[in-house]
Amino acid sequence: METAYTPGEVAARFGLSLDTLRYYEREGLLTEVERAPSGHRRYRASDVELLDLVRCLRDTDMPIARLREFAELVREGDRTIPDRLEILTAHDQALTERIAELRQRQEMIQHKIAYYEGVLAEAD
Amino acid sequence: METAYTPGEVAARFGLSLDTLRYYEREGLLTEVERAPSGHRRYRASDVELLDLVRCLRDTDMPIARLREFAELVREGDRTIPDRLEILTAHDQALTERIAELRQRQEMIQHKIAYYEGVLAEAD
DNA sequence: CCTTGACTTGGAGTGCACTCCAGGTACCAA
DNA sequence: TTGGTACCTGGAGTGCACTCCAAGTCAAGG
Repeated sequence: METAYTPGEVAARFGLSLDTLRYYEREGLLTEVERAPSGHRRYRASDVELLDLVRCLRDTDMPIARLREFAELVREGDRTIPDRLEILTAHDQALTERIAELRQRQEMIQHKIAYYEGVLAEAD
Repeated sequence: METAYTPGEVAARFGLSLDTLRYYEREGLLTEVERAPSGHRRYRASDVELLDLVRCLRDTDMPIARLREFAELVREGDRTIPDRLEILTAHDQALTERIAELRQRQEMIQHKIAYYEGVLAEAD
């Protein structure tokens, strides 16, 4: 008897809507979710764990299509771990670059802020 | 006789398409761009300068609607500098938070990478 | 004069990631 | 028995930021 979570519980835990949760499943981002006799979804620990990673990757702007690829590899079993590693390391790299870009742009914005502050200070 | 730039030059300089350039103008992200007698746009230094900031803000995910607000303030003249400052500092703050979030998520991803590498190392 | 290439316009189309909806089912509490 | 709540389905709709298109204009070169 494994612990299982209702859609409402899972949605609340990850700050997702039920629609988004179902959308992710439709798009193949989760492995097939089990059902209660009523037909209602029952998320198991492994579903929650995968969803946790999926959310993490989405929150860092990995596109749905790429996430689907990743989830397919998960479904294919442990022999796909090298492929999954490749996806994750590529994403890690992209993330490093994105963060560097944001920091650089932020500097320019802070320059502009300092400039405007200078203009205001001068005008008093 | 101020130096002016053709649409092609400006697009190339910022890595934008001509369509995007026109789209930005339509959306009010640029102040009215002058025309040559032929009807072709001639971007002046001040246009390029504003576009530089606009791109910087777009590249850091400021929505078009907010950029339009900002550009409207620019059009209204120097008395709106305090309002512009408010937009920029709010964005700067949001950016700091976004970068922190990305770094945090990246750590989780790196954890997962290390885990997968461990699995592979074990399996030899 | 004719072609080429860079540009013009208004408007339609695209891709992504949701988000909403109508109509129906399951189960619990009063 | 009647609410109420949580969930189900297939499919349509939304918002954003472009992106593309057809048909036309303009200036320069051969």
